[in-house]
Amino acid sequence: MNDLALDIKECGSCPIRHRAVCAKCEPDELVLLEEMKFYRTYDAGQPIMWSGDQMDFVASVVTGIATLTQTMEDGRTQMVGMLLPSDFLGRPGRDRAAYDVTAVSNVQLCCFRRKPFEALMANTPHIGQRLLEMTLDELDAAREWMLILGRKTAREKIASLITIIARREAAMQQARAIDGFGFDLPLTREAMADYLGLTLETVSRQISALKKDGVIELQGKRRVSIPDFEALVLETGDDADGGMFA
Amino acid sequence: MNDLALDIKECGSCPIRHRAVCAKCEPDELVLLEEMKFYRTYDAGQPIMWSGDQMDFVASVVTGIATLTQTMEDGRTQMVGMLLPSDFLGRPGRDRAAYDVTAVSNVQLCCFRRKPFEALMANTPHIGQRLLEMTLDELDAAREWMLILGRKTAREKIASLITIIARREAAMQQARAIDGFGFDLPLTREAMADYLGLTLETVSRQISALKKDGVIELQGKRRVSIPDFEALVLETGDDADGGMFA
DNA sequence: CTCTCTGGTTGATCGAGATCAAGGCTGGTC
DNA sequence: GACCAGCCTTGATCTCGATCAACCAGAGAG
Repeated sequence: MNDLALDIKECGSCPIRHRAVCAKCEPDELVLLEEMKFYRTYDAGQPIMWSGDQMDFVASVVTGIATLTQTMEDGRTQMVGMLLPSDFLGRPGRDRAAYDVTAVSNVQLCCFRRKPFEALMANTPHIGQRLLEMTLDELDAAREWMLILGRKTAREKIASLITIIARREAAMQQARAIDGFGFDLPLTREAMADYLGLTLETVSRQISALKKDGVIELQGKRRVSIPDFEALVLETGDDADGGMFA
Repeated sequence: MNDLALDIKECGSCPIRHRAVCAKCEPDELVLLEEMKFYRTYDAGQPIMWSGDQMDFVASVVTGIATLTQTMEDGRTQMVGMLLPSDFLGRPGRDRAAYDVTAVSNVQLCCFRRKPFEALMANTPHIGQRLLEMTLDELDAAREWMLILGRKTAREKIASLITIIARREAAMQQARAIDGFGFDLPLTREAMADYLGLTLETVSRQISALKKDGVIELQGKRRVSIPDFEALVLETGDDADGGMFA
């Protein structure tokens, strides 16, 4: 989060990222962005687009959470990305969606028609630079995720996911310490299973096990708090610094 | 592979990617690149760098294959990337390696000192644009890989890996058809296991099984040929278009 | 209030792949 | 030649997580 293009920044009644472009944009670029933007909203659970769909816009997430998933012929699915506020959706230069995109919570997108956006990008280098930064962060996250998928046990996977969510949540709420910190899991058990390459039964069992062992505390099904963050990180199998969600 | 920055292009005695920058660079940028470049070579099996190492250069692979791997405390490892000729190593703006990098075959790198390279990038937008393209391709490959790691059976994983290698090899050799096409596996059984999140025993068994079932043919331990590419793709569980290795 | 639907939990069983273990093949060195 | 070290294969057994199945809890809707 800084003052470069495509970051969210509160700006009057329009709390969307492209406003932040203003800081470095020439006035006429700002006008272009204003002219080409439009909003779309999706309810929780709604599909946003399917893999292979024509995509005439790129977008930035204003509020809510969306997931990218891949599906095999026989229905097996794997989540391959999570879009949080300020994340970018769509690949400049590609007109087809590569993944299924689904709104997990209510989602608002700030959309830009693709062609004009690409044109603007071509002569506004800092937009591309910012996009490169974001993409490199996503790549790092994907690689952390690959270690989780390929080599961790079910218990370690759950611990890793909760750690990632806790870190993110704590950062968003500017919590001082994570110990004792409470938050809601944004994902259903099934979505967690899709994230981790498990079944929802195994997810449920491992969450119960972590609760029984005192590593996490549960209020209801979704609300989690972490009595001792260090103990949770230990369960991930990582060495102290652990997984990120860049 | 096109004429943009950072692609390999044969250019006299210097077959390295940055030569291709010339096509779009101003002469003085070319001079800068020439001045800051140097080469390094690594023997097969040699470590190129360890996660956390200080990295004072970025580099482009000239020849050979290198892998990026992550290692857990207890020694479990997961391959998270493969670098082929023309691929880029290092993240502009970061001075620490994020992964263990290992030469799988003999590797030659064309290196640029990081600081001057970053400076050059800042006022040569098409280098950043090209880097963005390459990073997006890597991200797509990583996501394909996540589906393999999370949801595929051992047999499907092996079939997917062989498919990826066959496609790449066929493209490099400009083969007309992949049916009947022969090539060498560049990886040991252990490296394949690290790639796929399996053990080397399982890799060996599944390769034997695919051979017994006539999906692949083996001459020796490394040389593979594919009698019917369609049959192999069927084994991957993908729908026809399948995995890529961008 | 009950009915029903969605999301979650828990139990019993099964099987794919890990683990442990014993060779085999090939290329190098003395 | 004999020896050795890497890399690979194959077998026996075990275990973790998938699968199949039953049940539970809360939130609407009627």
